[in-house]
Amino acid sequence: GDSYTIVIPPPNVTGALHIGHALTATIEDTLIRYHRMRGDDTLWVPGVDHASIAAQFVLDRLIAEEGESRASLGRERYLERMWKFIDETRDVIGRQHRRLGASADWDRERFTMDEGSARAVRVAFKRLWDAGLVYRGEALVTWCPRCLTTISDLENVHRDETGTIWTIRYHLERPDGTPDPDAWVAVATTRPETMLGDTAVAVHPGDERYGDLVGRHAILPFLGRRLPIVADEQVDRAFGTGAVKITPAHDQDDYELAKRHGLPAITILDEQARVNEAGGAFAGLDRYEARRQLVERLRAAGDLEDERPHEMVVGRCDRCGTVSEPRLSVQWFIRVKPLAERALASVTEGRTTILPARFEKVYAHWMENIHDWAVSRQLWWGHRIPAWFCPDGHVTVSDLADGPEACAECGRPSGELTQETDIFDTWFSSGLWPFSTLGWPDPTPDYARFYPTTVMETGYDILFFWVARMMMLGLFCTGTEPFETVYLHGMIRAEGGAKMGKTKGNTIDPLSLVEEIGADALRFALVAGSSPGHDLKLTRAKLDGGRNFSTKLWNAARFVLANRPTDEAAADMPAEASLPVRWLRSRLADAVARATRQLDALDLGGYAATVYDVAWSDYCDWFLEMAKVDLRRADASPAERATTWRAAAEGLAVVLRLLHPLMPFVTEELWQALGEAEPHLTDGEPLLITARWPARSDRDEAAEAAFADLAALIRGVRNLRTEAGIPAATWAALVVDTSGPDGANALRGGLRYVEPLARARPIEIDAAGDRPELVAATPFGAAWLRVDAAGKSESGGRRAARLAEIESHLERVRRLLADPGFSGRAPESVVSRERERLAELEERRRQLIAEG
RNA sequence: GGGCGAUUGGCUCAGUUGGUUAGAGCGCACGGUUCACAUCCGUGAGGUCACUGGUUCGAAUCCAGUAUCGCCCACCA
Repeated sequence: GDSYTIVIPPPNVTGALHIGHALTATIEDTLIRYHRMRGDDTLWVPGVDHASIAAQFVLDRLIAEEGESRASLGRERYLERMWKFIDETRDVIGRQHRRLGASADWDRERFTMDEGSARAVRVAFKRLWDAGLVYRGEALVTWCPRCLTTISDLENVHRDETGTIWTIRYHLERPDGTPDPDAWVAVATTRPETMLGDTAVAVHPGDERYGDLVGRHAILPFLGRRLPIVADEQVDRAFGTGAVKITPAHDQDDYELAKRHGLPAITILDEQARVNEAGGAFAGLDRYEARRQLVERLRAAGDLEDERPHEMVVGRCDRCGTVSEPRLSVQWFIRVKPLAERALASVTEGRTTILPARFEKVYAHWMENIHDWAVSRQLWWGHRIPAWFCPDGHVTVSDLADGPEACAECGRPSGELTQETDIFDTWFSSGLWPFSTLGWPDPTPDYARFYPTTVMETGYDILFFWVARMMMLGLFCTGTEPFETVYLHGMIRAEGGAKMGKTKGNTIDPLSLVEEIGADALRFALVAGSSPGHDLKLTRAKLDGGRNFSTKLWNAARFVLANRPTDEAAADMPAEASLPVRWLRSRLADAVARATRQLDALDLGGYAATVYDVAWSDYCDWFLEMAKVDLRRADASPAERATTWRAAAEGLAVVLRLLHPLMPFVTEELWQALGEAEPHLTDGEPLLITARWPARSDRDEAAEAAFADLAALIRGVRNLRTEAGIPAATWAALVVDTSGPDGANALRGGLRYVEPLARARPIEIDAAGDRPELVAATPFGAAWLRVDAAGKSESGGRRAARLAEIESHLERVRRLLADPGFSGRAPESVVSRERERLAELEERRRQLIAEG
């Protein structure tokens, strides 16, 4: 077969499996088990991610309980502590995945901090550097004052919050350099504390209110700094006072404006967002305390013009929730524009497909508006950036494990070089995952065999974080798209539709569900009724449904195994297949075809519905009930009995094969039992996990049609029983007035199945005599029950309702057929189908009226 | 401020390129001690497919607009 490689996000090494992981694993495991059964050369590399910022967050909390901190331990001891911690937690995810049935290649387990990953990181970065796609420079980046590191745009989450907007007076400078108490420019700000770093005031060039101020200076309160008043198109005249204070070191817009006007940037907050020595008297204060004191002092001085609530957008650290801070610092960046262009083309030109397709637009929009990626982090746990500085300021990037031998520019020996202390954003190594786990950059056999991968699957929430990065880095590093298809599943919501979250306390623990209802039931519940990209609510009812289904399978198999005929010799004397047997085979053929098509199209929800229906409705409710007849009736020959049982067992084997990808545990166990009962039933395939996917076979249209008639009769009679209020245990005599000899013949062959299923005995065909009020219209003709209690009650009303229903359908069909537009334009097959329908409806109507 | 998605019986969702009478599970009602299964079996009730208009012989499905809910993106003090 072909190679079939799947990729899922490696979970965080310090974490436990949550329900989202369970969904991811279930989807991919279903696909990979299916392809394994198809004979494809499958690969699923399992593993964990070092998750630098998340792991540090966890460890920091842990060591805090021990009275330690990052600062008290220092880098080296902190990292030792981390490795020790990791050793305790790194196997957890794997064990939990196995309990879910994840059939990954466990002997290939990887970690984003292992040597293979480390090497891939170095090589990838060096190649980016050599290609001119890496630069290091000062920029205003987003900083978390609690995590004490830069965070990317994606990790800085924006929320609407109500804050305050203050209007402050900056007095204008008089010729003698002192502030004019009677002349000022008022500026509006939501962050008064940043005024300590103001280096200008800006107005719109066309704003007549301020035209004469441009070129003059205002005096910054408290610090006395001279602030030039500049004109810039960026200023919105309608907002606030139309004049804006400029704090280049603490605001993105101001930073851009300052660059245009050559204004200095003054950093006034330290890494923990406390006012630094540039803040004069306010130095040492926390940003919010400084804000409070500044506002009070402005108010006291009469320079606070206004103060009002204000709806605004606040950025917070995705990890810890702290309000992030724009911070001027030196960082490493990756120039992603050229990478993004390629990654976009891969999708727009169809080399990689995203499911559902609408996410291709989301992906495209992001790729088209992408900013350079700040990849350096001021953290310790992660891959240290492989860049070395020499005393002369030269930078050497090396992909060697031990670093460069000498400065690339001046040749100073390695001993005089010092390595960059920053580490990489976790997503840099994650972005290499599809190929770093296959031996890249070496041309290993695995790489040749399994790369590019087939299906990458994850939640849509990390489309940008991870998928986009893998696309960009994969194309750059390997020259090819890392995967053919990106399957994005939805988020799992709590019962009421709320988002799940640890803080909300409404998380579902997949392992306790496995404990309670079994992995198969959980897997079924996760996949049934789902479609890519759509959030799904995991309700108790759905979980119970999964549990009931696996119980049902178990019981069906128990029945089959327990009813094996004891007469061994009979097995060699095959009898002619009965109608139920032929019908079952046809239904299974249909299910195989549909399940195959659905799995090939990654329609997991459709596949789950297909196997559920064929197993429960077709196999259990209809086939097994009829099989009981032939297994138990006294006049059946041993050969007939053996044939029926064989069909039941073979049918079960097909059901097990079909269901195995989704429900591996139950099906595997039943497969073993089936193999023990009769080895050839399992085709000499000792393990279902490596057994073949069922082969396609032909439908038996005749059997399906004949069976449908029989089933309609059975349903009709059951209906009569209910309407007539005949107790379920009571046998009732049935009369069927067949319309012709063909109908009678067709019916005779099926009578023995009708008896127990409709609990009708005896059954007379074409018996003359009175018809009761209560009659069922069946494909064979009118049918009624002979029972003392039959008839009466609401039957008349029921019949009238049914007649009305038929009339309304007739009306529609007649109108359709009478319309020349329809018969003229609609395809012949559609027209003829309507004609048949008309005839059928008229016949049913005739029957019903005849009994009136 | 942009963009996207959802809206189908009480609930959770299916519904393939427009074409039989819109399906399933749960819930509900009624009936069941049928020897695989009450985690089950049978029967049934329940839907103007959010709304308005359009295209078409024909619309849950395509188009336009509206409403409600949700999500994503976005540097406005």
